[in-house]
Amino acid sequence: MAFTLEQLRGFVAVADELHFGRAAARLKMTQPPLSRQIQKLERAVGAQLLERDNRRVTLTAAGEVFLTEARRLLALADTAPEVARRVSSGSSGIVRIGFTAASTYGILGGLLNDLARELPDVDVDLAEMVTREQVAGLLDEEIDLGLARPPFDAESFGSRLLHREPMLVAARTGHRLLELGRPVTAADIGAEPVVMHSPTRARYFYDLVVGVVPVASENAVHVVSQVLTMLWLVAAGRGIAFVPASAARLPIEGVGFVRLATPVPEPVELHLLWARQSRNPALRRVLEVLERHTVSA
Amino acid sequence: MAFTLEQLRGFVAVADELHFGRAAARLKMTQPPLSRQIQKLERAVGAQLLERDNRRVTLTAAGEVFLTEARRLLALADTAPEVARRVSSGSSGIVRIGFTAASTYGILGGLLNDLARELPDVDVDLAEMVTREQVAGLLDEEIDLGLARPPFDAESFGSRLLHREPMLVAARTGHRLLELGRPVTAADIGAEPVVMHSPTRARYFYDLVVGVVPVASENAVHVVSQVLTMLWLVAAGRGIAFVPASAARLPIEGVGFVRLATPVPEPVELHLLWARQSRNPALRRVLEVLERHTVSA
DNA sequence: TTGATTGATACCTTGCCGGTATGGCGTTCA
DNA sequence: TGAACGCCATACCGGCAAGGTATCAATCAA
Repeated sequence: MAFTLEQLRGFVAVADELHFGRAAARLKMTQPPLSRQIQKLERAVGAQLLERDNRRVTLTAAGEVFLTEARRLLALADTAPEVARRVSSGSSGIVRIGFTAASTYGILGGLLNDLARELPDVDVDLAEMVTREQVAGLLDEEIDLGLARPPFDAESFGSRLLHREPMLVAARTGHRLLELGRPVTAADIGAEPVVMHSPTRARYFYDLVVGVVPVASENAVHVVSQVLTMLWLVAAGRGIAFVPASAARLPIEGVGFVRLATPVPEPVELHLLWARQSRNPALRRVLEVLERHTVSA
Repeated sequence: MAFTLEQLRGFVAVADELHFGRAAARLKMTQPPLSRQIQKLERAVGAQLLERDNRRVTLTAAGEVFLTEARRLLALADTAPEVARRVSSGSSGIVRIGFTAASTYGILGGLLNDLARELPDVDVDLAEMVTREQVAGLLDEEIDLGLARPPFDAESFGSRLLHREPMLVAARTGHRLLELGRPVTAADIGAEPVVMHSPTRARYFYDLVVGVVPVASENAVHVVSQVLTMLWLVAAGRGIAFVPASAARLPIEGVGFVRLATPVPEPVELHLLWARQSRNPALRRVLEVLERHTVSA
C-alpha cells in the first residue's frame, strides 16, 4: 500500500513540532487520526520514522532522510499546479517561430526583444525556413508562428502585415546604375545581366520583380533563392540583383544599393502568420503582445 | 482543495494510453471513477489538462508540462521509501548526482569507482540531465551534485574543474576534412553544412563553436542539443558536427573524428557542481573524497 | 440509419477518515 | 509514594467520498 500526500503533511508537521498534539492543532485536526496517519505512513514506507517514547518524540535516522524527501515532494506538489496554470494561461510556454533569412536583418531582433520583455517566461525556438516550409510547418504544428511573405490561404491562417519595405537594386561598387542619383526604372536596366530569384523557391520576389522589370527573365545569369547568395554573386561581378531594402544591412564588401522604381513605393511585405487551429496557449499571448508591436522602418 | 497521488497516477495512465478505458484497465479499476479522478485533478490544478473530444483524448499544453511534473512527483514518491529503508538498514547517506550524457563517456565511471571504494556506505543515485536542469535541481535539492559545464552562479554554487578536453570535428568516414592530417581550422570548413548546437539548450557548446568558427551559423542544416543525435545526423551524411573529444568513444558506425584547432588546446570544461546551501551530510564526505580524485585523460 | 465505441452522469454501497471517549504509561510534585 | 497530569495509542461511531453498475450522449463507420 502506498502513502498519501496527507500523510506526508502530517509527518512533516510532527517532525517540525516533535509533538503530536501541537502538530494536530497546526493541521486543524485532533491528535488521534494524526497518530494513525503516521502509523500508516510508517507501514507504507517500511521503516520506523519516529521514536515515540511516551514522553518525547524524536526522528530516527531514516525519518531524518525521509523528512527531506517528504519536504521536497510537498514543495513539488505545491508548485506543479502553478506551473500548469502558467502554461494554460499562456504566460509561460514555448513558441516556435519560423522565419525567412531576409527577415532576420529587418525586424526579427526587435520583435524578439519585445517578446522577451513582455513575456519573459515564454521560450522562443527559432527555425529558419522559407515561406513554403513555414506554411507546411504551421499546418502540422511543427511551428506556431511564421514570418513569411504572401501568398497564403486566409482560411486556415491568421495573418497580419508586419512590415513593408522598398525594393533595391544591388550592383557592384562603381556600377553605372548606382551613379544615376534617382530610382532605377526598367528602361535603365536594359540588357544588364541579372542574378534572378528562383520562380519556385522564391516565388514572391520572382513575381514582384517580373511585374516591374518585364525583361528580367531574359538576362538571368543565375537563379538562386537566398538573398545572401545573390549578394555574393553580385560582389563577384556576375550581374545585378533585386533585393529587399533590409538586405542593405548585410555587410557585403563591394556591393552598393539603389532604389528600384515600383508602382507601389514599398512593395515587399512581411507578414506574421499563424495557424488558426493552433491550441498553443502561449501563441495567443504572443499574438497579443505582437498586436501592439510596431516595426521601426 | 489539493490533489492526491492516486489522481496523479490516474492522469499519467490516461496520458500514456490516451484512452480512459485502457488506462482504467491498467489501474485495475473501471472507467467512470477514473473520469471523475481526472475531473477533480483538473479542478485542483486549476487548468484543463486533457482535451476530450468524445472520440479521442489529447494532452493540452498545460497537460504536457503537468505530466512531466506528475512523473517526477511519482518517481520521487516511489523512491522516497526506498531511501528511508536503506538508511534504516545501515547506509549512512545518499548522494544524488546529475550528469550530462556526454560526461558519461569520459569520467563518470572512474569517479563512481572512487566513491564506491572510499565510501561504501554512501549510496549514489544517478540522474541524467542537462546543465540547466542540474542548476535547477541543485537549487531545489533534487540532486546534491552535478557534472556540468559553465556558466553557473559562483554565489550559490561551489564548483571545481574536473576535466578538460579538446574539441573534435565529426564527419562521415572518407570526408575530406578527415584526410588533412592536421587540426581543422575555420578556413578548412568553408561552406560545409554543419549540424549545429542549439543556442538555447546547448548554449555552452554553441558559444564555444561560434567563437571558433564564425561562419558556422550560416551553414547550419540542423539544430539539436544531444551529442548522440548530432553523430547520427553526421552518419546520415547531413553534415559535419563539432563535439567534445569524449564523444569519439561513442560507437557510431561511419563517423570519423579530427581535432578542431582552437585558441585554447582543451576548451571543453566539465565541472563538479554543488549547492553551497546543501545540508546533506553525505555530500561533505563525497566532496572530500572527490577533492583527491584526479581524472585520467 | 444503425450499431459500436467512448467518455460522462446518476445512483448505490462500502470503506476510510476524522471525531469523541478512553486507556496505558510515564513523569512530576506534594 | 501516590495522585494528578501529560502524551500517545486504541476503540468505536458517523459522515463523506471513492468505486462499482447501469445508462446516457455524442460521434464515427458501415
